[in-house]
Amino acid sequence: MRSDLIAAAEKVIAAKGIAGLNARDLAETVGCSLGAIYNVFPHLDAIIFEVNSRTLALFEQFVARRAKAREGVDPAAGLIALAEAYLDFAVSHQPRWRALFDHRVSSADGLPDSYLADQARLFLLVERPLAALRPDLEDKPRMLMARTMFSAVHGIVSLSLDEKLKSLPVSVLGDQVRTFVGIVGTGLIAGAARRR
Amino acid sequence: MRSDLIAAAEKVIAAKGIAGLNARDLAETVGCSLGAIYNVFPHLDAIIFEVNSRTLALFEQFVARRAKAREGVDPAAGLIALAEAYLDFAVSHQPRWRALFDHRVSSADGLPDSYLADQARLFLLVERPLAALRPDLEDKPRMLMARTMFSAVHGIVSLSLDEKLKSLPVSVLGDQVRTFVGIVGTGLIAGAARRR
DNA sequence: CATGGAATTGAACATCGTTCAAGAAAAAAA
DNA sequence: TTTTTTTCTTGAACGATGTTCAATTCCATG
Repeated sequence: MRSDLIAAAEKVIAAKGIAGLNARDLAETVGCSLGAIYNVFPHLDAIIFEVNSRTLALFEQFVARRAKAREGVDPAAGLIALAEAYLDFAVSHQPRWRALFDHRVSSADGLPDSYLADQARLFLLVERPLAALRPDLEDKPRMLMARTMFSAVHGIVSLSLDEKLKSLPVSVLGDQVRTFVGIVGTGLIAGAARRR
Repeated sequence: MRSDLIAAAEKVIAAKGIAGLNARDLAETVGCSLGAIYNVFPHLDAIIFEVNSRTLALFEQFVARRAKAREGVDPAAGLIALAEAYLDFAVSHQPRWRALFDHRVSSADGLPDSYLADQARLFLLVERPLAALRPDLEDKPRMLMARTMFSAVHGIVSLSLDEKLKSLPVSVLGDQVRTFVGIVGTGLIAGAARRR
């Protein structure tokens, strides 16, 4: 039941995003009553959260595979590859990727711990090449910087795929991401050198 | 009438964000009938758009003032100041700033031209210091890079102020923004030097 | 078979944005 | 002024939505 609901919701979100999700249709495709949903979940948001967790897992797997392929290579190139992976995933899973950020957290209860743990693991992927570029950074500033770099790439991809800015062809967007992360890498190296 | 509606909507959005906006309350505070709204606007989204335009104007004014203050100084510092301005505005006008990006454009009709023009003017503020750092860049790549840098800073601020990431104190966030944009500046300079 | 508790149901509720037939107001014509 | 035509305004009503809960069904236990 529970897993049926999540699966059905996942299919809808993957196809049409959060806006396409709706309790009555969900009940029908799963073949249960409307009220039954609320025996399993406190509200629809909980289902969305479940789907988002799965998306995050997919994403992590996707990015980690690329990171593994680049293991040991030039860390600056590794950063670029990570950013590219982010873009590729976002483009090829747009609706469900958007759902990750469209879904406003009810400020009552914060994010589940598992969610935060997933995030931390993602940031770790950024931290590794970052540590190679900037061995002088302590743990905490390195973690913060990884998070900041993640957010920056997110912003570039996110604003572009929303229609909030005049939309760019994906190829141009890719060039921008690569160039920009390259610049950040150069800046990081220069900063480390200056510190030496 | 029209301006009353916009003013009332602006007050609501500035206080409680888009989620607080609602046709019936709006009609009551303006003192008109529910249907009257739809004599003036085709739908509520149009009012939101109007408020967002005003927010964009406020924002531009805010950022431009800071940019003017930094005129002629070290362009790398100028970039940092712009990013700081972005953060300051977002923090001090959170709900209405969020409304800018929460409001999903109905894919039917794209953004109004005026909106795009406002954006272009914003990016110009970034382009100026960028041009000083990278005189080698042609117009088009410079414009693209300005847009990319804007998006990056947006991402850092946006993800932080959403509750989607474990939230940081604003002071730490400010440090991150400054450090990060500083790194980008260094990277830009190094790139320009290498090209010379 | 009877009985008590648990699980399930779907009609009903509250709240949205939006519409539109009916009425009011204004303008034009007589 | 009175009548007719046009325009504008209105708020009840519609359709969707998430969520609830009294009534019903189900099932394990005595």
